[in-house]
Amino acid sequence: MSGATKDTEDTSDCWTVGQLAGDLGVTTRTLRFYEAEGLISPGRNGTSRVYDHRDRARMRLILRGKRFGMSLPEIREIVGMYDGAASSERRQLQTLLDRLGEITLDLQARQRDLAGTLTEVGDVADQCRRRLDELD
Amino acid sequence: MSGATKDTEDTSDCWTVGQLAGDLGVTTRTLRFYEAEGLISPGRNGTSRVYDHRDRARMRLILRGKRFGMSLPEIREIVGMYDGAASSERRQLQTLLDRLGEITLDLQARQRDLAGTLTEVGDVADQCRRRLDELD
DNA sequence: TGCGCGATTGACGTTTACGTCAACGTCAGG
DNA sequence: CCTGACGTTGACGTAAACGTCAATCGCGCA
Repeated sequence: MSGATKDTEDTSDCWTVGQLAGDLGVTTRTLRFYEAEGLISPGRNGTSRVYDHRDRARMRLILRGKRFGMSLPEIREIVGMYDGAASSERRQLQTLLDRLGEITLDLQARQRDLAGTLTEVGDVADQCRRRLDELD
Repeated sequence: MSGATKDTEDTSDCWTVGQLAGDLGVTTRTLRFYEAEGLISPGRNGTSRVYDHRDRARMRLILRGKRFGMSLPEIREIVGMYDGAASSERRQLQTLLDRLGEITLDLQARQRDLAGTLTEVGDVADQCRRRLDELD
């Protein structure tokens, strides 16, 4: 009797569409759509989709991309790289490395953008507080 | 003869749709669409739109919101606040201040999100480099 | 054995954020 | 005076990212 509930083998390290959708806060339609778009490729048990830890991690990557405002094609490129990272072809690894450098630069630019926005928002908040003080 | 070209009064501190669109890298359709959606309200010279520095700054705010993946309604709320910051009603200022706090929290969460992604991307890049080293 | 739950695949609808096109005004230059 | 560049307002089209609905299937169970 381990600590984890063990009803079916499903609960241990695999998920159905409904389970994973519920966990991630998306709908089953979304998961199927992403599969049709080539973003994930879960296994099958008969005709039913079976998602493992790798699929789950991939989905978290995808959702983070969405939070960053990326389009699905852009996201597909990024997550595809995690697969290519295990490659053994020098050319492919070098291309991937170059692309990762570009992505890093983009992310750093976003960081600066965010930082600037934060100070701006802080400035507006300061203005608000000053005006509130003046109203005494 | 001042240093600045002074063909019409237009060049000094105002812009037409076409000029501003060109400067900002969007289309005139986009500017008109944003106006119809209540995101900007440029002045008029006859029937023609006239954008001043305030409109320009507003547009940069809007475009930054887009880069952050915000929807136009969300952006409208944010940029609307910059107007409300000059308010003199205590209630309104307080509401605005509260909302700014929420926005700050959201932006900070995004910062952490971004930082995590950057280290992850760095890790994948390291893996690539190691594999490239092994190929000697 | 029949019920309900959750899964499947189409097919079509919807929203957002514009693009595109039509029809028209206006103003400077040749 | 005519042309061309740029402006205007609708109206309609479109791509992305799903939502929704229908018809069907397999599975556990009272």
